[in-house]
Amino acid sequence: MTVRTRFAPSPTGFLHIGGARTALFCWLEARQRGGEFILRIEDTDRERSTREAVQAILDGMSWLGLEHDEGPFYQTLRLDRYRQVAEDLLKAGKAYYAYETKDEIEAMRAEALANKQKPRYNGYYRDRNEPFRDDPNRVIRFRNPESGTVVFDDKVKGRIEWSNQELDDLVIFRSDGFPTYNFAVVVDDIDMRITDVVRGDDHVNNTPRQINIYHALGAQVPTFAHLPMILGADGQKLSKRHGAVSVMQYRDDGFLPHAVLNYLVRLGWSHGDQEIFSRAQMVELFDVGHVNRAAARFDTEKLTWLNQQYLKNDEPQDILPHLLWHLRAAGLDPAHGPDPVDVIVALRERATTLKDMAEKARTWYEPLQAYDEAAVAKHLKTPTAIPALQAVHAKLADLREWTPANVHQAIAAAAEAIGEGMGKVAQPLRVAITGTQVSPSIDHTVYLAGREQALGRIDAAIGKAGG
RNA sequence: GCUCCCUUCGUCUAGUGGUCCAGGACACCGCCCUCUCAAGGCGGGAACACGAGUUCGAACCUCGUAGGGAGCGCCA
Repeated sequence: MTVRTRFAPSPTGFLHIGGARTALFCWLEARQRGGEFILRIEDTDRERSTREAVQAILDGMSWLGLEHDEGPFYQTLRLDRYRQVAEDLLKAGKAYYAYETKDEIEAMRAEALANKQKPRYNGYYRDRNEPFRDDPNRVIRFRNPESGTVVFDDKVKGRIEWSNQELDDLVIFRSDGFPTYNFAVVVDDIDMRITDVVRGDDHVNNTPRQINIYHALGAQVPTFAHLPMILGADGQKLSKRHGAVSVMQYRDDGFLPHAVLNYLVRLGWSHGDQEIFSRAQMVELFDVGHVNRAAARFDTEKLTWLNQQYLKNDEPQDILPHLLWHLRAAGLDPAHGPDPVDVIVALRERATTLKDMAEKARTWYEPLQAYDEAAVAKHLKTPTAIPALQAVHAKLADLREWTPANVHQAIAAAAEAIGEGMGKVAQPLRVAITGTQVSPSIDHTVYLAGREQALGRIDAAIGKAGG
C-alpha cells in the first residue's frame, strides 16, 4: 500500500512557522517512503475561513517548495458526502439527533465543572428514541462506546491508551447543516485513503474519538504521528497575538526557503550531529519515528546562521534570483551597477540575510550619498591619505582591463610606490569608495564600483581630505 | 477540576543499562589570521528537574513529586 499523508490547514490566517513545520514533516514522510502528499483545506468554519487565507497558505507552501501530489481539496465542496455518511450512521443507530439549545449545553458544562467533573454531554437524547422533528437546534451526535478503551501507537509519543468513559457523544453535524471537524477529518481521511496522519500534538486528545468513528464506519485506522509544538523564543505558545508570523515574512526578511526548511527540520528531528541538510538529504534520512517528544523553541539566531551557511556555500547562480528580488525590494536597479553575481561573491561571507546583502550592496548601485564623519576623520585626515589616494588613482587609471585581479595589483602597486603597507592605502580608499570604514575586501569594493565611479569617488575623497 | 502529554548546557539536540565525571550545533568569551568587517582555525565556561526504587551498574527501566503544555466547543 502506498503511503499517503496530508496537510490539512484551516484557512483562518496565514501559514505560520508551526504550520509550515507540520507541512514539512508530512511532506517528508510521504517523500521518504515513496508516497503521496495531499493538501486539503478544512474550511467548514464559515465564520472564519477566507479566500485570502487560502491563497496565503498556497503561497507559503509554494515558496517553501512543498509541492503536493493531490489537491487542494476543499471540505465545503464535499458537504453532500459528509451528509450521506452521517445518514448512514443514523440508520445504523451509531448516531442520533439531539435538540438541546446552546444555552442548555453551556449550563451542562458549567454544572460539571462546578462539581469538579470533566464537562461532558449527558446523553439525554442517546436512548430516548424521540421522533424526528424539525428544530433549529437539531444536531447529530455520535454514539460513542460507553465502555472499553481506545489504544493507539503514536509514532512519536508511543502507546497511548484512553478510557471511553472519558469521552462523550460529540456533535458530528451542527444545527447549521455543516459537519464538525472531528467528523469531517475522518470521512476525508478515509475517502482520500490517508495511511499516515501527521499533525500537531494539540490533536492527540481528538484521536481516540476519531478512532471510534473509524470503527463505526468500518474503516481501517491510519497510523498517527503527533508532532510537538513550536514555542516562541520566550517559551510561550506561538499565536497570532504572540509572535506567530507568516512564513512569507521570512522571505521578506531575507531568508532562503531551503534555509528555513533546514532550520525547521532540525526542530524536533535530528540525524546524529548533522546540522546541514539539503532537501534531498532530508528526504533520504527523515524518519518521523525519530522525532523528539518535547516542544521546541524557535531561535532566530540559529536560523540566521543556517541562512548564511547557504549564502556562503550555494552556487551564486542559485542565489541570484533571490538577491534580485531583494535588490528590487530595496529600491535598487540591478541593471545599473555591478553584476549581481559578483556582488554575491563579495558579500556572501559578510551578509547573514539577503535583505542585509541587498542593503550592503547599495553603495555600488547608487551614487555615494554621504560620508561617515568618523571615518573621514580617522582615515582621510591623515598625512598619508592624499598621497595614497593619488597613487591609487594613477594606477587604477592606467589599468587596461578592469578585472578584480588587476584592481588588486594596482592597489598593491600604489602601496609600494608610496612605501606604505596595505592598511595605509586600503582604509582611505575604502572611505573614498563607500564613505564608511566597513566593506568587503578592498579590491572587490573598488572593482564593484566600476572604473568610472571608483576614479570619481577617489577624486572626491582627495578633495574632502584636503578641505 | 478531570484526562492526556512533556522535562539533557541559555537555545536546538546526540544519547535507547556499562565505551558518558554526558558528544555536536547556535549564542557567548578568549586567542590566531587580517586592508576594515566578516568568514575561518584553535580554545573556554555551560546540562541529565527533584526524590525514591530496580540493578553489580542508570541520562537511559519503574513509581512518586515539582514544573510546563494540550484538550475537555454546534473552532479546527
